[in-house]
Amino acid sequence: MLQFDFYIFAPDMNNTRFATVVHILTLLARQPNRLLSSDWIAGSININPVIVRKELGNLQDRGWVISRKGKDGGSMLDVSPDRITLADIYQLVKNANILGKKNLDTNPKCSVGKDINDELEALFRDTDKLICSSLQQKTLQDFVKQFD
Amino acid sequence: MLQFDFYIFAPDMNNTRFATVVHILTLLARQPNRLLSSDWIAGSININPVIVRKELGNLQDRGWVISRKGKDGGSMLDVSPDRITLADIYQLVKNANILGKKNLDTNPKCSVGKDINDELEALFRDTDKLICSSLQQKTLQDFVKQFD
DNA sequence: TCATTATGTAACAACTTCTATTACATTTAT
DNA sequence: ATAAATGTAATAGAAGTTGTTACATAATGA
Repeated sequence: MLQFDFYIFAPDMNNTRFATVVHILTLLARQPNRLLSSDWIAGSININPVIVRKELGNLQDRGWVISRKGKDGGSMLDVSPDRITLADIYQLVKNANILGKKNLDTNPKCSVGKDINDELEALFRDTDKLICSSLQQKTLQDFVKQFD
Repeated sequence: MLQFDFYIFAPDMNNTRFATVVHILTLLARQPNRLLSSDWIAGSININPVIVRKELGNLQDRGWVISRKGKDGGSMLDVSPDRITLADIYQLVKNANILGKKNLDTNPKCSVGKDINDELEALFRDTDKLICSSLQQKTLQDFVKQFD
């Protein structure tokens, strides 16, 4: 039945990952150069610490966070909050498997079925671009500033 | 653990409903005043006819489509395609349970946990508004015109 | 060195939503 | 009556996220 991932409504996007990651980054940004434990972070969000560690792993892969194991270990930001935009975060949590799910089973004998995927893809791409250009103007620092 | 539905990435939004509904409406718009059967429509999208009938039911509830049972029955548009915007369609497939899933379990003893839901909600709402204002400028007729 | 504390992961269950399918009642035209 | 279509319920399957347990690994400090 489907065709292209609807970029805006990415099927791999769940309802909490963006919020969770923003929450984590906000906590880290507010205590720069201080190692926060995943348990402490999880306590603020009220979720399981393993989830936090998974997301921290993603943030490390992205180069935004460094962690230290062992006693007195934890995680901290390795990038200035004004260099992380909400578009970056959006991309991070959405990029899991954004492509690879095209469903080309629409009927090629039907003039609509044959071409609709091209039209939809253009629409999805435009809409995605619109969101990103908006989110790109908002940095993590801007977001964190709201809590002062 | 979460808090607010991320309006942009609405959890009740799947990867195919928007595309499916657009496909259905496109077929109906191209053959005005003609009753198309759910089987025929399903054949173009290559999905199960029951899914099509469910969506047609939603479109009837919305007042856009009328159907007739029995032999030679089927569905057709009851509204001019230039009066249906893509924002309307977006709202239709997204409105299932857009609210009602707030999770206020973030830690109120944490200054971030206490206030982040307000900030996120504002962000989600703004982003949602941006999408809608963009999609509102595109009608079903515009979309269908591309297939000529 | 050893106990403690923390990250890093793997594995699996629970939950949700959408999609597919089967089945059948109802309606309408011929 | 029969055929063809919608309307809908019920159930299973697929996919993704979240929760949880378990344990290996690493680092600190007494």
